[in-house]
Amino acid sequence: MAYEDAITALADPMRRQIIEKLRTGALPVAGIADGLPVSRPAVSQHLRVLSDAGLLTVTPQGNRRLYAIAPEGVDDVRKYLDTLWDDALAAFARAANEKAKGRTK
Amino acid sequence: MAYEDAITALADPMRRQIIEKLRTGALPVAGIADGLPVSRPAVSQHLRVLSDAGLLTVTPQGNRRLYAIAPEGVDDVRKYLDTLWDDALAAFARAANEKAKGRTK
DNA sequence: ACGAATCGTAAGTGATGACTTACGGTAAGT
DNA sequence: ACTTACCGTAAGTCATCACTTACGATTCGT
Repeated sequence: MAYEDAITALADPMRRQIIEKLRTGALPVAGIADGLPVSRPAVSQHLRVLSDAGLLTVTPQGNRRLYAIAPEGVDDVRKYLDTLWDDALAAFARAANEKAKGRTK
Repeated sequence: MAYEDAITALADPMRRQIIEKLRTGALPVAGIADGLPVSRPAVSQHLRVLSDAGLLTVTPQGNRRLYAIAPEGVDDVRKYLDTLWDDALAAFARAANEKAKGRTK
């Protein structure tokens, strides 16, 4: 039931851009906001959404807060798409069979 | 460059519900709209979005139009999440190593 | 040929959300 | 202790989008 929030969170381009900056490892808020065309509070709000969706982990470290991608949250969406892909392929194959049968009539 | 549109399309709950109805196979618009709490034109608009995102295929059949899930479109999003998952795991492992090294200091 | 069915599109409305500036709170440095 | 740095939250604005009703086009049945 968690993958819905994760997909919704990943739908925003700015949030995907944030995710991209975290691919190589954890970063503090200022490090994430650096280079992005929006204000730092805006980044904080996005980080909140991503965290609530289970896509990010937060580890307070002294003055700052380190954000990192949560592999488990990504995996939830992954598994949903896997089952969807399986079903889509099965339905596709079945439709192809039906069509072939009709053609030979 | 296509997975972005696909994720955006999948972000809407009603569109995910439509996808669910197509898991078992293709359906005409009326068949999709049946049981859904929105009007048929609303469903048509969602189908348009999903098609443009590459997640659905349309096959006009006489009077009606059959919509089905496009496995290829789903696979695009799948592959994006796979690479994201890989990077997240690698970053996580590296951070764990850093922490362990610090702990033994 | 005519009526019914199936579907897409246009126009308009309401709600959601992404962004800004302003402010408060906590930790580090001197 | 006082200042500085880092960060989250509140309030308000503006654009986007999901939905509705109304309409037009195409295809099937009689």
